[in-house]
Amino acid sequence: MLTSVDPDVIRVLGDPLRLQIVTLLARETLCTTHLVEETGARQTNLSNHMKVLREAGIVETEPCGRFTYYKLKPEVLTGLSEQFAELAALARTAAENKRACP
Amino acid sequence: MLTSVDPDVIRVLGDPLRLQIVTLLARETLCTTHLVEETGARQTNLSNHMKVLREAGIVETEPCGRFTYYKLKPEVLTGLSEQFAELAALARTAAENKRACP
DNA sequence: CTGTCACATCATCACTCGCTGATACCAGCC
DNA sequence: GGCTGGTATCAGCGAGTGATGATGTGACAG
Repeated sequence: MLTSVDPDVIRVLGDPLRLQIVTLLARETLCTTHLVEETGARQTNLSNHMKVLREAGIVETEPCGRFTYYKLKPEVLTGLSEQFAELAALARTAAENKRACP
Repeated sequence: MLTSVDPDVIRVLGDPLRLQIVTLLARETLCTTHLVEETGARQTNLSNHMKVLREAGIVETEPCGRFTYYKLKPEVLTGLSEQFAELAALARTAAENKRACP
């Protein structure tokens, strides 16, 4: 048991725009054009963020003619959920587990 | 149904040092001195991060003489876990929920 | 083959944000 | 009261990073 959250994934999701993208992709599988409309960001900007999400293993690409569809990898979110649940369980028992003053 | 993760909390946890602090605090309730030893960071630096964590509502302070103990608020982690679980469930059904090419 | 559209990559700018040192504050001990 | 140790606050610096414009690539339509 590691009981620690993957810092890379959290770091990637720390950006508000990327978190918005992930939230959108949780509902629908979208391509870049859709994301540009939804977020209001420039295509270049989005492409950069999608690259970060891709390299972090959070999304998958699926070419469809000239379009590129992005879809979430649910197991990443599931993993995060479990890791946070584990931490929360630990924290609930750690309240009295207080280290002595030095 | 909100089905979106609180951006502020994620943003705060996006910093590697802060995530390490949270992981440490999940096991024990510690004061600044302990955290300095565990992380190797300077006191000033830690104090800054603790302020951020405090303002984000992730930790609580408990004065004990000259020392200040920090403890996690488990409900924050629980909330995160649930939000990610919700997103994961959505994402699992969204694979075929593909918006048409424009 | 040529033009257009969707998307990715690259280089650059600008700005945020984390780290640091100096300093102030507060509680306990002499 | 004066001193010491633990902690918080402040100002400044510098590296990391998000946003932008120009450009490259690949696919479809004509």
